[in-house]
Amino acid sequence: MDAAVALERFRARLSRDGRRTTGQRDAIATVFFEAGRHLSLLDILDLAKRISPGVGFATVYRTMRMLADWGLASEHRFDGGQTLYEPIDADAHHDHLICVRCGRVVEYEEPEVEALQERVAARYGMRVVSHKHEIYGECLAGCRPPVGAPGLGD
Amino acid sequence: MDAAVALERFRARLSRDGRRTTGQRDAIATVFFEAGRHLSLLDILDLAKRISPGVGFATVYRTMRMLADWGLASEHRFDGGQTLYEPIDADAHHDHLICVRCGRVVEYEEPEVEALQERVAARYGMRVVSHKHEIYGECLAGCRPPVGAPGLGD
DNA sequence: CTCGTTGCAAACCTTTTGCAAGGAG
DNA sequence: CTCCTTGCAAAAGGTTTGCAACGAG
Repeated sequence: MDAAVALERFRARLSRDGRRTTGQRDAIATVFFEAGRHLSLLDILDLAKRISPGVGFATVYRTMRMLADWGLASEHRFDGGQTLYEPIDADAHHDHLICVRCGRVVEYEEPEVEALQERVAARYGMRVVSHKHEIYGECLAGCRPPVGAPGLGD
Repeated sequence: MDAAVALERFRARLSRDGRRTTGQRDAIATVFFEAGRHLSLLDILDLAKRISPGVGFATVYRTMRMLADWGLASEHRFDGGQTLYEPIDADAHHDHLICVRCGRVVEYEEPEVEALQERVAARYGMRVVSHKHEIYGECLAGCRPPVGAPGLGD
């Protein structure tokens, strides 16, 4: 739904910058904006291949880098291996709760934290550019260790 | 100062676990506990070599891993390359303010954040194991890009 | 046609690990 | 002596990049 909007924004920016719209980029941006969860480069590669079989890893890498640079995607490196990507919602900033057992990621908004950090930064003579608040914990219910491939919305 | 205490704690744990006290481990733990700033494995290797020239990277790696497992060191992966290590002060938990320009790391304590996150986690049915609150910003004064400054690069 | 884009494979960087020689207990 | 440790070098695991062929405009 506003995956479509995001995709359009991406295309617009491409042409505005004199860069080209290609099947690969469309495929990558599409699966990314429609996924509804945090994706690694390999996740995205997998999904994109279903639409555009020939896509290569490097293209996914470069496209996601571009999306991140343009403020359309954010990169997260939670504890553990790879970088995960997530569409940026211009309206609301959110942070993450990560289960250390099953890896589930839950998003939450907490305005108080945002306010608090402004005060902390000011106290140390700094201007806030961004922040990261990650709470690592354990699901009290419904926690199951990571089994096979991360369950995609398929 | 209580670098000595920490070192002793480390030695005690070693013998308690039937592991051996060696010159390398002492050198590594010593420079680490005395540094007073965040160190990368290479920083530690460098410093340790001044005391015990033959130390190898693998030993630093394994020793720091051990310290982290034993709760004597914490590992941080701020935005950018390598993992940085810092002694854990059992008394107080703190978080970090990181300058995106010069890489300076300032520590701060903010009890309110701690309290807040318990509430957030509970709201989503999770029990907090640990957390990370990193504020990225820009120094308003005294900020100089990383030049020959020891240690912190980007 | 032109010049941005792509896939492949190699380069990189940091973190891990296998192994035979070395050393603490 | 016995095993834990060590340093070396190679393996891993992920991210970046060089390059010649490709293809959008």
